[in-house]
Amino acid sequence: MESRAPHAVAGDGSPTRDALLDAAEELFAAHGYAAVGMRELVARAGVNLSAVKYHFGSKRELYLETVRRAMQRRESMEVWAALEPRPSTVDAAAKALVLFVRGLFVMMRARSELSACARLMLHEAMDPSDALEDVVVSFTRPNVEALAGVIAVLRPGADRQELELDARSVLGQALHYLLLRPIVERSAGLSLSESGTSREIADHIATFSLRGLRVSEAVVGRALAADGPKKNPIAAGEGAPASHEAPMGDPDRMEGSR
Amino acid sequence: MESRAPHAVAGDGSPTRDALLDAAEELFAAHGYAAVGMRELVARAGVNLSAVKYHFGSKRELYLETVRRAMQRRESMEVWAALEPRPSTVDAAAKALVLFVRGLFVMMRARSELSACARLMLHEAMDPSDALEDVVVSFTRPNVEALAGVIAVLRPGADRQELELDARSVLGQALHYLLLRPIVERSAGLSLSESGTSREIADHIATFSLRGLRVSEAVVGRALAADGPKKNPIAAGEGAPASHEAPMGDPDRMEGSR
DNA sequence: ACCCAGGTCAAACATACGTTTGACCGAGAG
DNA sequence: CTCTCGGTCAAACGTATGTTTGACCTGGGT
Repeated sequence: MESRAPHAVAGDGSPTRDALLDAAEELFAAHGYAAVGMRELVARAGVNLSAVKYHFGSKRELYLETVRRAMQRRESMEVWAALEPRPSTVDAAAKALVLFVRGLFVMMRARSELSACARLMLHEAMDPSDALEDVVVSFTRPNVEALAGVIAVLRPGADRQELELDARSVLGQALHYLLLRPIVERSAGLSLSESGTSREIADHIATFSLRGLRVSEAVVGRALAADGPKKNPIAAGEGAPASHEAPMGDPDRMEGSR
Repeated sequence: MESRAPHAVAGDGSPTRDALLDAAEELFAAHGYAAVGMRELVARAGVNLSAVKYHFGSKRELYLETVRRAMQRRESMEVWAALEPRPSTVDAAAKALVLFVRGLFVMMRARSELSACARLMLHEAMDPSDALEDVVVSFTRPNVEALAGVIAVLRPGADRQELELDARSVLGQALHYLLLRPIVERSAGLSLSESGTSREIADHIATFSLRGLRVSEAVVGRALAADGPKKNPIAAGEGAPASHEAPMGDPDRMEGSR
């Protein structure tokens, strides 16, 4: 009667199922669970209304599976790769932090999966449900732990809790732009889709954070000069207007355009 | 026919109207516009369903008026008073920033109006509507401008945009805890309702931010010792366990010694 | 006395919701 | 061919939504 459907099968299933999940991710992330109607959802997915019952059983389980899938995609997002091989020197760690923050803003500029993950996470945070656990264990926690790992190199004496607070301070600054984007853009004159602006913001967050972590100015300067040849790194000079289109340099290639 | 109702009359109206607005603020802030049903709302308010039509005209206009009222209450919230009389010395500015951040966490610990404002703001940011403008002009903008004014004292050479980014870096850290509270609490072991914990977090954000603003360590130390007699300011010493119930000094005078 | 505006109430309104049903189609097995 | 099974489809299900209606009560004005 009801456990006949393939429900939460792991492997990628039919195209119908995937279309459903894609549309669900897009809409749930944009407007939240309650604000999305199934008819609108299946219309966007291009499938029949009954498909959701067949493949998932109910709207709620579609949502849960959507969140699960989105959160698990974290591991394949290139941004976190900048933190992955835990750096050994202070210089490397500072550089990793800079690249990480820049990567966040590159992804957010591209309206990518990161936005969907973050928005799903936020909706869950504001109105928690069964999906919260998934969000925490497979998204939030790994992120702050990875970042804390890098920060640990920068602050040798700190204990776990202190590192966690540091990591959250860095993430909080970036999250602020990611989640409150419409407000920030309307409030300030900024437009986060311009590469120059988002780059400036990213670098501001990076330097602000490195200083907050008591990293020496020399290291900060070196870390900011990571990708360009040398280019006066510090001081509020307007960043190069439109020359660099791929702000991430070394760690792995960041070309995720799709 | 429809503009007969008193709609958006300014002065405080009937108790019915106020009960409606109170319940609306609570529910809309908690679950968002779409997730709240009128019947649930009027039940919580203890009034008849038709009252919303009579006093506001529709659910949408009830919501708009709710947001407007919540955002305008900003001026009467004591937290921002810590920033109001723009300090003249670096020490006073640093102290103001510390007290401000601490005040934020005190309010958030009390589940106060601040949470409602912030949550309404966030819902608007994630799914913008006509109310976004109100949120920006009467809440977001004044806040970052007030904070930027204080920061301007700490960073004499900075231009407007730089000050704005600094202000957002500070606010972003605090917002992160306010908005993602359920996630943070489940992810870390923290409990933000404990005064000791929230005080530690607030002080961490304050010091992190002051260092991010290149404030000298001496000033940082002095600013953190604002309310207590002197008490080893830095180094994560356990804050006073349960002695201070009102971490904010008097609104005008920020020398909190009492 | 009458009237009328301010305000509340239960009931009905039309629509939209999530869910369910039963028919239908194509392909593989016997 | 027949039978079954994975999968899709339009239509209907019952309920919950936001909104509207018209009766009703109350208190002052004249």
